[in-house]
Amino acid sequence: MAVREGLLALLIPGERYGYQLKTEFESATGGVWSLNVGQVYTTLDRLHRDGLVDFAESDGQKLYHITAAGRQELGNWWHALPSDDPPPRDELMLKVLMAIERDRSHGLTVITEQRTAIHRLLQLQRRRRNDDGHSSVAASLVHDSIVVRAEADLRWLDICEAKLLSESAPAGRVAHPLPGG
Amino acid sequence: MAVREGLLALLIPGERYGYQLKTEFESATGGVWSLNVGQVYTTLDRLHRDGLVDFAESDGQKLYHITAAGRQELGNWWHALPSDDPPPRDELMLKVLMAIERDRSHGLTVITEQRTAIHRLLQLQRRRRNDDGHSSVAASLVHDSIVVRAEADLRWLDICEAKLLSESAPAGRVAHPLPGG
DNA sequence: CGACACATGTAACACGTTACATGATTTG
DNA sequence: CAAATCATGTAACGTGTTACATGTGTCG
Repeated sequence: MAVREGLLALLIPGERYGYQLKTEFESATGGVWSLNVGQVYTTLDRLHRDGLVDFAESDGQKLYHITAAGRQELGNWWHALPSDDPPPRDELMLKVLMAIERDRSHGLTVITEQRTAIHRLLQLQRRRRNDDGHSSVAASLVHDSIVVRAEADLRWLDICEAKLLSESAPAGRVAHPLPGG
Repeated sequence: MAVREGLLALLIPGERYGYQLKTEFESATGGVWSLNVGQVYTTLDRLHRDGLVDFAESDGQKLYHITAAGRQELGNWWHALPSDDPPPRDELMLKVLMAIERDRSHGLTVITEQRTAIHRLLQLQRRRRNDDGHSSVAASLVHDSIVVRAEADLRWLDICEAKLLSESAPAGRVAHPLPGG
């Protein structure tokens, strides 16, 4: 549910060819989200099927435009408030949770590995930021998003590790792991 | 590519019925990721098709077990390092970028709305944390993940706003109110 | 008996993604 | 002319998700 609304949004300023949308989508996302042209057309088909876009055809070329229903839908999307029910399916989270489920030490291993990798990725991103002269606002924001997310992941991994370590009885004091603790 | 590997991971301790996997998946994820039973079976079919699991059938009941190839695959997944190429497709990001693309003021509107909503969500989560006695480690970690992610999103939205405001600032004398930017 | 958990599955559909095929027009 | 860009599409496949159908066993 992202490409869909993205294309819809790009039709707000005016009518466009499918091909144009690919280009504009990529430029709007700072050139980091490439889009296969084919996907644009299949997505436009689905949008048309759902009555969210329509087109005027001439000479085999189709000028797409957004419909009233499309504007409605797009508005809903834009103003839709994030919810945590159900919580978003996150891969890193599943990876760690499943590793813990297997056994605590494996959980710690995976946590350490991921943290190291994310840390490297962060440094790479920061170096890239210095090199880059800031091509576009979009590219810059995408960059920020990656960095902020990575930092959050690091923080979460730290929390995981701390909880795992505190849970696995500190020597001498705790006799048994607490159920439901 | 998440449920797939999740089920695979749950087969590490030993053989399981499909039905069991649903239960265990949900408990391993703190009871917040519900899984339709049907999905377990279709996913197991695909895993079997790919040679990652096999099963022994008796009386119409199938005991699944992970294969060598499955262990291999699972190991790859667990130790796979996150990459930013291509950067992950994030909905909030697209929402904001597309809003900005439409026009700056709409971008600011969406940013404000999202921030408010996420802020509320965060407070709700924190209240929930206090109420909850924390049933399981998994549930607790899921909770932390949601909180940390939400905080990251808030931070990113702040950055977006700042950049938008500084960008639309009077030409000629550009100030840089951004820390770390 | 009725409700519920255990156990298995199919059908249909959603979106995302890639590879491939076709042709017109522009440009070096 | 050749290559790149513009423009449109199809086919195939992947995962995720829901609704639905079926049957056994157990417990009150």
